[in-house]
Amino acid sequence: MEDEVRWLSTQEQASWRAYLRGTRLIATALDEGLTKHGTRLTEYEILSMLSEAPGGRLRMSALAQLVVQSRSRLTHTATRLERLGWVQRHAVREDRRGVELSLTPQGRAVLEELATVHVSDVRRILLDRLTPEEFAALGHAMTRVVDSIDVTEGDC
Amino acid sequence: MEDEVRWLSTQEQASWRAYLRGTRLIATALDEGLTKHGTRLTEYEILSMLSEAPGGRLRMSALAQLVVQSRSRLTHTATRLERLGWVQRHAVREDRRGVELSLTPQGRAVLEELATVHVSDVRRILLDRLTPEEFAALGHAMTRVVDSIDVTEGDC
DNA sequence: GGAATATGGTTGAATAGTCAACCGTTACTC
DNA sequence: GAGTAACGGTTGACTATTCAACCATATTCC
Repeated sequence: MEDEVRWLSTQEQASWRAYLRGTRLIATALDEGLTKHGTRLTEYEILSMLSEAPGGRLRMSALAQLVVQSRSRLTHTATRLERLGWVQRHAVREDRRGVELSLTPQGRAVLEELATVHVSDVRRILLDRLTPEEFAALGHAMTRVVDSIDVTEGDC
Repeated sequence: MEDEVRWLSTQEQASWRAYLRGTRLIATALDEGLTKHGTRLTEYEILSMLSEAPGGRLRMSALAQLVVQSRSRLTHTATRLERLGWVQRHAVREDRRGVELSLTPQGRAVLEELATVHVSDVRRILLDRLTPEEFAALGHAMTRVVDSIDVTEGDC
């Protein structure tokens, strides 16, 4: 029942602004890089997660959580990728409600192509603009946030 | 003509992953907070920029750059906000191509409401999960990226 | 073992965003 | 000062995302 608002200090405000604008700039730039090659970042992430999954497959809902998309959104995107011939749906033996997604050979090939483009974009847009220490600090802070949120989500 | 790809180290990879997932989680959570009150983060940012602009007005293209949206997208969003009665378009005297946007009194009132919600969300989702030092480091890194990108953009 | 509830995924309509073409205005250039 | 290029913003068609309702299967609990 708190109704006093604790506003941000000038410092905090500046950091928050930089965060907001920075993440947008980075997302836009990376997306642009991939769009030239016929994908977007959100799709790339899906392909990438699939390629690293044990067995090369992931349940729809697990994948949705990994890439932070709604199940509905993933359904639509998966359909799109399936039409492109990059991924494939499979029924799950143990749970007949379930669906698993995997890369097709073609999908894997596309991903390998894209990966080289994408990695160099990530370097150019983010890593090369920071010292190793600065980037490590960024990674550290974001890791803390992610871990903390993941825990909190659990007990809703 | 470089064609050897410098992949990310394990450390770098981990940081990058955390960044990607973290930014998504944060964006989703903040958006959810505002959605309950009838807006989304991208709209909120527009209102917020307008409220702080000298004279309470901004040119469409300047605003688009500030919030990192395409001019087209801003046109659509502005139309929506205008229909809600939150913002207003004005012709620009000196440049008859130009359009300026400003908050209506109602828009200002809505923003003040939303701001309290939003600030406490930002604290809950981000600030409270980090030490002041960690958050400062995050802000520092993002500031460096933003500044660096802003410079680069200039000479395209 | 059968009703109630929860989970996993899909659907389709409504909303938001992208993309390329466009129009009016302003700025160069010769 | 006429022609051309650049700028600022909008438009409309297309694509992507959200949202709420839904179906089928699993799980819980009495």
